[in-house]
Amino acid sequence: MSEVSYNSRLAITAADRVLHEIQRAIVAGEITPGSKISEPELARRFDLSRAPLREALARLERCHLIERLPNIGARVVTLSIAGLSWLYQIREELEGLACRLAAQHMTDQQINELCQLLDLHLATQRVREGESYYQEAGDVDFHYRIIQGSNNPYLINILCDELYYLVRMYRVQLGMNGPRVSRAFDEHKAILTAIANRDGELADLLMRRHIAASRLNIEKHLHQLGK
Amino acid sequence: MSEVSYNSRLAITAADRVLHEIQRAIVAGEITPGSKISEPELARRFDLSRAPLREALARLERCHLIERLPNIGARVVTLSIAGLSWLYQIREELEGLACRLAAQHMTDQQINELCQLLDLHLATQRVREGESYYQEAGDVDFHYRIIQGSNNPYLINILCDELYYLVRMYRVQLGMNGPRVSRAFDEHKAILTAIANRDGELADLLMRRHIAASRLNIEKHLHQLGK
DNA sequence: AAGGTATTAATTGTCGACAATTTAAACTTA
DNA sequence: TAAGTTTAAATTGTCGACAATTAATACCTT
Repeated sequence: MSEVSYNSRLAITAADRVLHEIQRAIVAGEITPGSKISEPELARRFDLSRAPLREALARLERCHLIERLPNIGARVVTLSIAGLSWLYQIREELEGLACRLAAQHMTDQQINELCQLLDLHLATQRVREGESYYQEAGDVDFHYRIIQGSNNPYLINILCDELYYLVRMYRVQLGMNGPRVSRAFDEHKAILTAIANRDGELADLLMRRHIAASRLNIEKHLHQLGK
Repeated sequence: MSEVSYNSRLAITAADRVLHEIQRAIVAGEITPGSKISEPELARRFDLSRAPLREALARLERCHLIERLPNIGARVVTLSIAGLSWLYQIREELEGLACRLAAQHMTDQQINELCQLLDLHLATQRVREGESYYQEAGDVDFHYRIIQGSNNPYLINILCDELYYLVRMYRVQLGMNGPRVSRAFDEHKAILTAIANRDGELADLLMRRHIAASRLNIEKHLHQLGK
């Protein structure tokens, strides 16, 4: 009989399902930034009790998508230039570190697979010029892989579990696309090349620049949106 | 009638109390690393229901003091050289960043207050040579202040709320004291001087070295403890 | 007696209801 | 009418009980 992989025995609970659903809705902007989260309302909407809902809210707070105050309740976070800046300051440091570690720990096979993924992104991107979603997902995928390659569980947790939903929220709600798409691809390629050459220092530097450029790009959008 | 300060209206809930109590017990080693957390047992022990207890467990997971698996339960984390290394890799990056930001954002008054705190540490330390607790608390205090001075909420959250309990757990359970106490003081002084001179780059460098030295110190203890 | 299976016990996940607190509304008073 | 106070409604925090899942025990088979 087929042997089920050991770690895949992570049971999916009701709290998980509602978490992912609300998470998606907040990132997509379907639940307005700054709006209040009503536990009874959400419980009705997802047809479950408040217990698993509160578990989900605890995790939403953990990834900075909502803010909770005792006896008062939860609100969806609001986006701001300051918030974006704070977020990207940390990304620069930690993803730079991730690059150094990835250059140290990623296997040749993992690097090759990521290289193929990049080529796939290029193909997809050429076909659908200016389409934002794929670039978005692709970019996230690239950063995800590097971070996973760092082999540092705390680093992975902070970046992938706690900060990345907020990063995506900024990019999705500001409708990021435009001419930076192709340049981002080149930057990804350069970073990966440095990692393939086991040059962690260079990969670190390039990643910091890449993130800084990405931040400036989003800040530009934020400014020209007036707010 | 006297006006209560606005932000101090944060209600203390039952979940908060039990959280702090368990947090302290884990950091102090009163609850053995690797041991299983029994919800019914803890609920009886603290004389409350499982609802606030589970809220507390969610937050304990957030600061990496326990690990939870769905439908299985929670275990207290185990300490390891690898875990310490992972933790300090992140501290080096983020507290270095905190120094750069603190040099930018801390007011002269805040810097002066921290300077006085350091002198207080020196006095206390001279009186109680080799006493670890005060140095421990003092060191934590120093790092706390720098981090708070960074003015970056995400940075503050990651370091002070999510990672520092684990840092303290390593130091407490390994009984850190010994000759590094006085050298750590000098390093603190140098870092603060750099910040006072608004030399963020130097403060960054010195902080990274300080943390690296601290890590090596703890690793030495871990090794000579055989495990 | 060893290995595997079925049964039992214990633990976690979820539910509905109540208590404590906060927010909104109604009311009073100047 | 505006401000402050009192009352009512709604929301969050907590509780005890049940369902679903996991861990432990007893049982059977070879």
